[in-house]
Parts: sequence; C-alpha cells; structure tokens
Amino acid sequence: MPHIAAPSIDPEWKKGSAELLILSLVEGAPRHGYEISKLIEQRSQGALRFHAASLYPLLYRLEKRGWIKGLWVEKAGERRRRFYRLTAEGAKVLATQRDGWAAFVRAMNLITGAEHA
Amino acid sequence: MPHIAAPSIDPEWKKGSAELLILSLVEGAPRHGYEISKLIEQRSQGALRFHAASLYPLLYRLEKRGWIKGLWVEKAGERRRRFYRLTAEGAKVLATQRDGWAAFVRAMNLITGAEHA
DNA sequence: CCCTATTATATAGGAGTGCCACATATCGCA
DNA sequence: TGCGATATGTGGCACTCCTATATAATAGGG
Repeated sequence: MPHIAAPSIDPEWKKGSAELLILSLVEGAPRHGYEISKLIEQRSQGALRFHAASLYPLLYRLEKRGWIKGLWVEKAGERRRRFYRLTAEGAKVLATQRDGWAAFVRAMNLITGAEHA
Repeated sequence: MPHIAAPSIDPEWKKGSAELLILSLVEGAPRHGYEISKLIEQRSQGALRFHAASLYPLLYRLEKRGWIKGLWVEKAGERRRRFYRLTAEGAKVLATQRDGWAAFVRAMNLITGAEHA
C-alpha cells in the first residue's frame, strides 16, 4: 500500500479562516468549543486543525461582536460546556463571508491557476 | 446600469497568499515588483491588491530563500528596475504550494460549503 | 488506588504577515 | 512648475494563530 503524502497547508493560509469555519459549524446546531475543534479536524479529513488556544479566544471575540451567543450547560457529574449558536446578525455576516471567500478563491485561481496568455 | 457591490475580501485571508501569487507570476517571465503589483490587481479584476510596502519586503524574503533571483536592469534615462525570475528550487516550492492551496480550498469547502448531514 | 488518556475550558507570550505613513527618484504632460 | 504615473525602499503597528502551561472532571488500565 503506497503512502501518499498529504499536501501540507501553509499555516499562514489559515489566517482569518477560523472565523468562517466556526460560523459555518454553529449554523445548523448549537455547538461547544471542543466539539467545533473536533468537527473541523474530522470534516476536513485531518487537513485542517485549530488549537484550543486559538479557538476559545476567537469564540469570545465572535460573541463580543454579537455574531454568536454562548450558553453554559451543566449536567450533573459532567464538566460544564458552553454551547454557541448563530445569532441573526451572525447569519448575515456568515452569508457575506461566504461570498467574500468565494470571490477570494476565484481571484486566486485567476492568477495562480495557470500562466495563461 | 446597476451597481453590483463586489464581495469584500477579508484582509486576513490574504495572509500568506502573496507568496503563491508572486511565485505564480514570475513563473512565465521575469517581472519586477511594480509590474507584479499591477498584474495581481488586473488579473484578479481588482479583487486582490497588494501594497508596495508588502511586496518589496516579500520579494527580498523569497530571494533570500533562493526561490527567486533578482537582477537589476538599468536603461538610459529610466528608473532602475529589479527583475525577478523563478529558480529551480522556486519551481519546486511553487508546485508544492499549488497542491497545498488546492487541499486547503477543498478542506474549507467541506466545512463551509453547507451544513450537509 | 494511582497513572494516563480524553474531554473541556482558559491565558500569557511570541512569531509571522500585511498595512499605513513616509521617503526617494525619474518621466511625461500641461 | 506642478502633478500623476512609474518604481523602489523602510519603520512601526495591528491582527491572527501557535507554543506552552494550567485547571478540572471522568473513564479505564495496571
């Protein structure tokens, strides 16, 4: 069984991407930080990964901006978890960011896609 | 004629993208800094733009790493221009970065594309 | 019963990249 | 003479993510 090396993703490309990822993940259901971290890793098939030290401060920033809303949930005999859901304003921001991301990828492809002409 | 607002591209998304853009642009022909700056703007149809203060330091970094090689060209009665061409090592890095970029975009799409399932 | 892994959140300090402001210098046009 | 476009260069700042470290509860192995 041949070993195919996964293309390495430049850490700098991730700058700013966490915001869009988190907003996308809390869109469908309320989720807590650790869950978001694991979902990013799983759904990207290991290609993308954010450390806890990056995620939690970002969650506070997004909440401070009013894009997500956190709620502490404590169940007996369990560590407390903070579930975040997307706010109405967050939904608008998410739509805008999705458009912006698509535009960015298009622009990058126009230039890097090939030395056409 | 209706005015269509261009989707705004988050400044943070650009972090690290300049490297791949420059390597792509000097792939086909030797180019100088100002030309690269204009090409990025034109080929992306105005969506992407890098300031001189970002480009020149980056060109020095890329040259220092041996990925591009600069050459001063002075023509009588003209401001001197430094043309950069891609080195053999730079070509390898470019191929790697293109793969990495594609992987990154795929990963982002898997997560942000839709709250599937 | 201790040790470790996993789940779960939190913070201080540092690295890297692009931006703003500013500076220099030539050419063409009015 | 003034202005815009061409062309390169630098200091300091802002922002995001990472490393390292800390706390804390639960489950499982030895």
